[in-house]
Amino acid sequence: MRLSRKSEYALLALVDLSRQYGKEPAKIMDVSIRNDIPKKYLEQIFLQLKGAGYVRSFRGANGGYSLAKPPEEITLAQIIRLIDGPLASVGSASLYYFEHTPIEKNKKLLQVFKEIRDEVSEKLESMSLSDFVD
Amino acid sequence: MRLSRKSEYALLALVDLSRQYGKEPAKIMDVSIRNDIPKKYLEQIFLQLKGAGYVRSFRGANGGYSLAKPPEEITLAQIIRLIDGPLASVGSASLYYFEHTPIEKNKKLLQVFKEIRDEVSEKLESMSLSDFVD
DNA sequence: TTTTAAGTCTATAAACAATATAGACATGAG
DNA sequence: CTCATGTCTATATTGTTTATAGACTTAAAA
Repeated sequence: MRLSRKSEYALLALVDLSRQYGKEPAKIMDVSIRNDIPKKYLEQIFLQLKGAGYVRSFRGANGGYSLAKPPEEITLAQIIRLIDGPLASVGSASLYYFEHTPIEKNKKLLQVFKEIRDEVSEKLESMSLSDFVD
Repeated sequence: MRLSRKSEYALLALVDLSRQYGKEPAKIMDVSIRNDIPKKYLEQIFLQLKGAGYVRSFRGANGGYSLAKPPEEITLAQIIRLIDGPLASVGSASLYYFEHTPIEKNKKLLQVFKEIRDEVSEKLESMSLSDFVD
């Protein structure tokens, strides 16, 4: 489970939105500056998060983005799965994104990576955005 | 820690060599066929493993590859670090391959990925090739 | 009603990594 | 000598990542 830079940006941006949950929407430009994320890239990330229902947008002047749900209800696992796909180290150890890979030939080897997937999933599913607002 | 196909091949090939540790060296061709690994790709993988001291080679007719150490002394972590690099999900949570990444801006977030790295490292460092010989 | 500050959408560029494939060469057993 | 093996380096192919660009739409406020 290697995290892309895009996932890192997405998590930072969502934690930023969490800080003003219930208040005014945040502008892309402001989130971009506060977290040092390239603005045009952040636009794409927010669009993707919006498509998946994690944020809502408001157009026009005074527009911006807000979380679509309380920070407690958005987990790290959900965001990383959305942006990067499988949490498992190998496709054949993945539940949500299973695919055949060579390592299946050795069942004990495969089992190790399934156990790692279980530990990682459990941890990332147990942590929500609310855990990262200072 | 996403495993590349190359790492999967390397692990399968090394377990194969483990099965005949102490016996005749194994030919690339045979390892290739037994594990369904492209032969020319496997050549490169063995060269890399040899460079790192995990296998020894014998040239000429009756040549081939053998483990350079007992299977108990080669861990999954060593091989994966050699082929794929960091075990950590983000560069800034890596000990062996540290680099700055955006997620450092949120220390609690970074801490989660350090904890995951610790769990994963511990597991992969505790498992050696001998654990996978049937 | 016009202006302007916002989000939307789609294309594409640049760099890099993953996954091989190719072929000329070196070595050593028989 | 021959031939089965490993060695070395180059290159091809494809996909992914990380953006950047620009024309378009929307809505608040003057």
